[in-house]
Amino acid sequence: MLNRTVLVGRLTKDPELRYTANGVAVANFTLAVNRPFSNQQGEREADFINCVIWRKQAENLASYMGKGSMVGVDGRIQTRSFDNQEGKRIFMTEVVAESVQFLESRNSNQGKQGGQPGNTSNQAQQSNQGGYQPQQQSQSKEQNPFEDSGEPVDLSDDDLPF
Amino acid sequence: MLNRTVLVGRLTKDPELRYTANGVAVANFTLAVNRPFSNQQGEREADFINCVIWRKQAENLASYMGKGSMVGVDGRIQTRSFDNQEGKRIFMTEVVAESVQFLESRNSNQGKQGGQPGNTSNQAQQSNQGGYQPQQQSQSKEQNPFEDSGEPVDLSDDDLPF
Amino acid sequence: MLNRTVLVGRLTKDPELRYTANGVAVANFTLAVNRPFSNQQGEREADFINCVIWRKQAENLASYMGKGSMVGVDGRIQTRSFDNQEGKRIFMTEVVAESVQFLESRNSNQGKQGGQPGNTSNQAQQSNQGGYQPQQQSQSKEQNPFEDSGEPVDLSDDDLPF
Amino acid sequence: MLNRTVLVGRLTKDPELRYTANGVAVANFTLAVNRPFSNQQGEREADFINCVIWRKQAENLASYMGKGSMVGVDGRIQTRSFDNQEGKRIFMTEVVAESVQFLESRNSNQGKQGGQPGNTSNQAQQSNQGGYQPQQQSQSKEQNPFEDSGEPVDLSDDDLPF
DNA sequence: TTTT
DNA sequence: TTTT
Repeated sequence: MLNRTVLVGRLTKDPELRYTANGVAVANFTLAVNRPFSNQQGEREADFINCVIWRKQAENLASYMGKGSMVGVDGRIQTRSFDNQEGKRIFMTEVVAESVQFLESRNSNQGKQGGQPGNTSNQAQQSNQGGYQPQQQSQSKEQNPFEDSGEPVDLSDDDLPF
Repeated sequence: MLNRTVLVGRLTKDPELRYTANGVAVANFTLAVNRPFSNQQGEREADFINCVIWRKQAENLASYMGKGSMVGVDGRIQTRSFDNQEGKRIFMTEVVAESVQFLESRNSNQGKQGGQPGNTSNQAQQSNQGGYQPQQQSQSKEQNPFEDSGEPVDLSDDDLPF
Repeated sequence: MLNRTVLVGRLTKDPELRYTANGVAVANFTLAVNRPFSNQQGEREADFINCVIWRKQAENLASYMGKGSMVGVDGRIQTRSFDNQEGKRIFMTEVVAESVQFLESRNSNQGKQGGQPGNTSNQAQQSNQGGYQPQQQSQSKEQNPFEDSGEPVDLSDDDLPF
Repeated sequence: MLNRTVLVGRLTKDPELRYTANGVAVANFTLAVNRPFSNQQGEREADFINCVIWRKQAENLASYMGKGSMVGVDGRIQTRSFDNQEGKRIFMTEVVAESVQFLESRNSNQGKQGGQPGNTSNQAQQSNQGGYQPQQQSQSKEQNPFEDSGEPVDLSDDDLPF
């Protein structure tokens, strides 16, 4: 049945890259999507939409996009439930991204940050359809060896969409 | 920013019609949308997607569609948070339907059920874009005078999308 | 780059099934999609949108859906140009359907038409996500041995989208 | 009936702004949307999709976006036919943009170009939902006094979508 | 060249 | 008639 979502928004944090027990990459991220209208107090609000992306695209997203980056997402809405630590069943709704487009990196207006952009060619061919030239990750991120470490954690592939 | 969702699915229950303190109609409903692929056990699963619809279209939906009806929805994803009875902040994600299309009523294959379809013309002009001829609601629903009573309840219009 | 189209409409004619020189199935069809508003003369108009679909889904569409059938389409807009018989360059725009959903067969309200529905199981599993039970094709179609004959014609696979 | 299209692409030319006899603004533009896959010669192709936008948003687009600018479009596919100068009936398909998002101006990486950005506030509030800070138009455009002159031409509002 |  |  038809289930299609298209979003353009900004990452609220750096994407969280994990690996399933079978070594499949998954990244979770939240997109802040500004609403096209103001509320009754005249303020512009945003929706904070949870997204997941799998495999190569998960790795590319984690490599090139970070907090504040603007991305486009084309995917499907998925719901799932799990029991939390208090034994309560939690229902969650998220968008499974089938493709992402990198629209603007976090620091695209801050000038180059050095680094060797050579290894971006693969990414550029795979998902950088917007012609955007990705930059190296910010220093603060590289300095923290525990963030997005990419080490296998205990995650099931049950949610693998294909 | 771009935020667009299109769904086709079936109502898991009769829509819940309410009115805000200002008399604005709102209907909540959940769509079961079958996934296009099978899981690792070879079963077809579904996503259960919460939706809201406002005003005239809310009333039409509640009048003509019920549990099992198939509808198409064109809208936006919205997130909001509220504190539940235990004082815990709950985040929820739902689709605000900007338009609905009635694709198949619950009982469309059960033959006519009598009733006076006269007042459907307005609806047909407003949102029955599929040419579908809506039928009267099922008897069981008409028998329960408390279901979807339509009486004003205490609801804020803060979430009114326009 | 993002390019996503979702449509629900009715086939203006039976789909035209062809095969490329390499034996790949393609079906062309036009969807009449009624507009949600009336024009200045108070009439409801429709858009007539050309679509293509490839491979197994092309064959399923041609087998189960015909003139007047209602389908949902999820796909991308594609443009191409070719030189017509007068040597003039013609530009055309069409929707490449990545998936179709069968919403209502042409004769779904006319009762069964006999036939052996046994071979529909494969289709039902593959793309009949709406739970719709497809019927056999109408007699007039079966009587015309030249219509949608399915014989290989001279068509290039250049336009194959994947 | 459902008819929804979302695109992200680049303007192939400056938008063409016109006014109907009643003074309603319309802008036509073509979006080059790169395909996510390569053809059999290994080249990346693009689709060139004709779009129309009405009223205030037409004027904003013409003011702030030009050849090469990247925009997001949320709209519907529309088809229409007219008789060309040789008396032949021509069918055309285009996307009626209901909203546009300005993603990147033509010269966003070339530094400021002077000019008085004061009058952009209205636009920023109305449709610049991406937080992008629009720049003044390029000089070459300002030098040509006949381009996009904005003078009323003979155009009917028959195609006004709402 | 258009569907209900 | 096409954009980066």
